Amino acid sequence: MKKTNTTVKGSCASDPAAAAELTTAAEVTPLVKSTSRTQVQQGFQPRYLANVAPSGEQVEISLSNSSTWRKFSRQNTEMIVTKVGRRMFPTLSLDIQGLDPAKKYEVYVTLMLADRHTLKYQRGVWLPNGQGEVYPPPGCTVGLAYVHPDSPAPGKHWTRQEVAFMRLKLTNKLDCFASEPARNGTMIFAYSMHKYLPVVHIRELAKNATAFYTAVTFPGTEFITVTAYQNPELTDLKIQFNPYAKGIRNQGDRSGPLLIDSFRPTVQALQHQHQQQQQQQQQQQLHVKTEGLNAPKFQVEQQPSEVSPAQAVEFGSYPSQTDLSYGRWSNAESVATSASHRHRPYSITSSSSTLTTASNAAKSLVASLAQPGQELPAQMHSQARSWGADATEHDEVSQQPEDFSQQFAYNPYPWYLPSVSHQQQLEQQQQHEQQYPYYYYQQYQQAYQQHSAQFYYPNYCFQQQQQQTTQERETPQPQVLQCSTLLHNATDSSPSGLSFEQAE
DNA sequence: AATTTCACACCTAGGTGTGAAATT
DNA sequence: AATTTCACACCTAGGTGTGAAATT
Repeated sequence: MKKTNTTVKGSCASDPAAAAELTTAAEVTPLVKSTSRTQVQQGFQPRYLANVAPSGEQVEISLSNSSTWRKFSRQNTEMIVTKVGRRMFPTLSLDIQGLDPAKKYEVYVTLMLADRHTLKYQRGVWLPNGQGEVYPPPGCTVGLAYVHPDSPAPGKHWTRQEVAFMRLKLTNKLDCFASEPARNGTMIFAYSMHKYLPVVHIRELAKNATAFYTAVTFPGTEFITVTAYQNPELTDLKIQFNPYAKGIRNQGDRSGPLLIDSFRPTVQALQHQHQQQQQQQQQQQLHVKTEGLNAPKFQVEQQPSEVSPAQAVEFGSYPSQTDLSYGRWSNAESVATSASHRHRPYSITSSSSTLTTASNAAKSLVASLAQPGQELPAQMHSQARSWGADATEHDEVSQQPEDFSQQFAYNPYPWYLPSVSHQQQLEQQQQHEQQYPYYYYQQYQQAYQQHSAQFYYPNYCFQQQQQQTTQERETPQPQVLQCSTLLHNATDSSPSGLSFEQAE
């Protein structure tokens, strides 16, 4: 059989020595699933930067929208950064398996540099443009992470559905966090014209020796931050796939008026221009050390194909998946609604449309299951099973909806603050700047294990954090409420459409 | 008869890329 | 000269109440 695995340049995942350095859980957990599903996701296998699972969790994380990412990755993904924050597109969307259903976790995203340089787009090609900034900015304590609005939630919540970071925003202004502190945790700061790689963290919210923590990246999801798109072909992908850009589309979409003569050249013209530019560029590149910037990140066996209606549907399906994911509430809906009408222990605001759609989705799913001989995707089966389980639970307990945020005492410090003394912090920063003025994603293992992990990820250096926390507990910490409130508010804005408020 | 469900139109909030203007 | 900011038209997402139909 021919070798089917994609070659990943700079990868250390296929390096046995590097793989052996992974911690206990990673040794138990195979990095590559040998399922047909993973075959589809060539080039986007997870790379675990840290994996601390004292209780033996065997967590597997995959990028569920990798095909969309691949389209953009071929053109060097760009992401807009603005003062008020701009959403990422494509979004990070994960399939998480193996968490303890009962334990509480928070899931968040950070960024790390994927190239040491400031970049510039010239003659159709991205080029290094001098030494880049140090990221995160030393001493910076805000704008470093996006906390998934469902956090904290039990493992069964994270594993029963796709986990999407749809509302993650990128900003190029740090002072926006000073003017609006509540933004911390909802936006990530990033320098413009730098290349970043998202890092997904899953952290068990517990302070014991068996607390779980993992950090994972998906090489291929790198992007270059810009204030205005540079590559016109990439812009076309954004317009084509992002539903919010529908107003910019001037053809191919039957609905809506044709609009905005943007003076943009046709794709064919751009391709021709691009080819010419690349030919010119190839001569220049002989004298430019590009650090792999222009090299293809993956050697994909399949040639890129034109976007088909099926692929468009692939993206278009995400709203219905969102609805499906909240199908669990549909069963509690009538009970909760009736209860609130009759007894009013809570005032309830609900999205009837969401619930209606979820209810419809449930019915159609059941109908599909009822038809013999019809093949359903495995994910649908598990979806149906977890649905049944949840429905039973809610039938028994549904008088009062679950409120994850009240069930766990938070770390008195935001997790992203270094849990070391100020002096230690300065020393570590200096050392950090000297040894790692930038990160290379090819060096994740070393860089993170030796430094970043201890520095930014509290569960990873649990011993030190616990000592420090004990010391700090001797003085009152109003931060407790602030942190909890921040996350609770974020939870309220989750797309479930359900929010309960205590009535007077 | 009372309650719940449903489809529907309407509305608000806010996510898009654009090109000109402003800034560096 | 390169990069960033801004107002803008256009769009999606989803919250809202309504009245009729369905259910209990």
